[in-house]
Amino acid sequence: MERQILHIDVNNAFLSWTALEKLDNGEKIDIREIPAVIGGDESKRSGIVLAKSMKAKECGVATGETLYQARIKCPNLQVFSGNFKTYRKYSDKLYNLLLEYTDIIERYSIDECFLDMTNFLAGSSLIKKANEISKRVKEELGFTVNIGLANNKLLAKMASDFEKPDKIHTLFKNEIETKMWPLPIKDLFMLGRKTAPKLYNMNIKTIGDLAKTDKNLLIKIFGKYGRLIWEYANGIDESDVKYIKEDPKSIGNSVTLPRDLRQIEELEEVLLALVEQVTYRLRKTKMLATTVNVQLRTKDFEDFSHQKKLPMPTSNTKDIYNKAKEVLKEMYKDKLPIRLIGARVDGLIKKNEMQLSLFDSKGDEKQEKIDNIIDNLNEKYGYNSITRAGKLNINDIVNIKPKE
DNA sequence: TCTGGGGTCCTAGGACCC
DNA sequence: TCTGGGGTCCTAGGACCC
Repeated sequence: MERQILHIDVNNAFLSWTALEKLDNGEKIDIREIPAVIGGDESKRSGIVLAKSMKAKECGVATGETLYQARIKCPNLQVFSGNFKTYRKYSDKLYNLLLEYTDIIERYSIDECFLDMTNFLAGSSLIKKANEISKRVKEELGFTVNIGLANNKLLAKMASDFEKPDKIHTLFKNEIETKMWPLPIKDLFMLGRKTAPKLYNMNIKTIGDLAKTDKNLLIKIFGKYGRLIWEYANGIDESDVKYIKEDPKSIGNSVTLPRDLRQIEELEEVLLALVEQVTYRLRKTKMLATTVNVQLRTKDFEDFSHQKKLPMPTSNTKDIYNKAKEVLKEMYKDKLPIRLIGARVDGLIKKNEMQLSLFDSKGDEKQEKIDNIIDNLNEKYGYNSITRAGKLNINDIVNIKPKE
């Protein structure tokens, strides 16, 4: 029996949801109806387009470009800032509505879900369900979605990406040739800006061209990835809808600095603030890190990262910060002006699965207690209510707030 | 007032062991 | 005129996604 999969994609999610929040707060203008974008903050050197209204799209404004470029294309563009809490709220509303249709929902991102409807059709058809969901989301939640219908996740996702907004598309096996193969290769999921030109040079220009290319040749050139894009071009995808939330594999926090830094002491202060956020989130998940990773971006946008194993798995701020400092010191030798710094913990394991070690020291327990006290104070009184001595003047450099 | 931040997965090379 | 080979761990970098 063929699986019955839906992919639900919120149209211009960040902008639509911000529009609803504004209307809810009594504002008269619906920013979905004017040339508008949700953007970063140019004064913080993060001025890019995160979402755009249809009117802005008509001017040629693209997600990811700078607000500066967007304004050139669209001189009367209005820029608004978004809010993660708002996004979370509407994302949850959508999820709860979808739960009325099936338990098997994968929250692929904050604004996308896969639904496995195979055992939940009860005599109805997939298209009927899709129509009902679309209508209910619009009427009950106030925003629109695109829905893709297919027999696997890949095709459902490709289908939801066809004409927008507020549309339902099917992409069944017998439609692949007419609906998907004529599209340019860059439209294929997982085929990005680096691979498209390489295929172009091989005279592979459409998804159909890729589908008809010799699979073994692609594997020879691109390895596993070659197999993947060949299978996707042919509409092959056996992956399941992952409806059980998995443990994270890494947790990170990075920040673009308001000005380039070249003093390691300044970088260390920012690093401490980042590590505090990261380890706080790590402790919330009841996991321990085995590796610490530090990322830097120079003013010329050159990225590099270094990592080191911890002597034993931990979630202590102090241990992880000390390791991060060690990594930073080793990697930051040529004093290039630094635009961005990030800290990430990797190789996470469940805390209760860690073997008890002879090396577990009293020091660890002590650090754990300190972290717990600080976590509790932070939750009660807000971030930065208490801070370690080293961080006292980093707020002059950057103010790092938790995401949620 | 150009260019975010959070992730996952894969590859390739070196170290090290048997 | 030789100089294995397999396996695992670790690290750096890169590709992709939203």
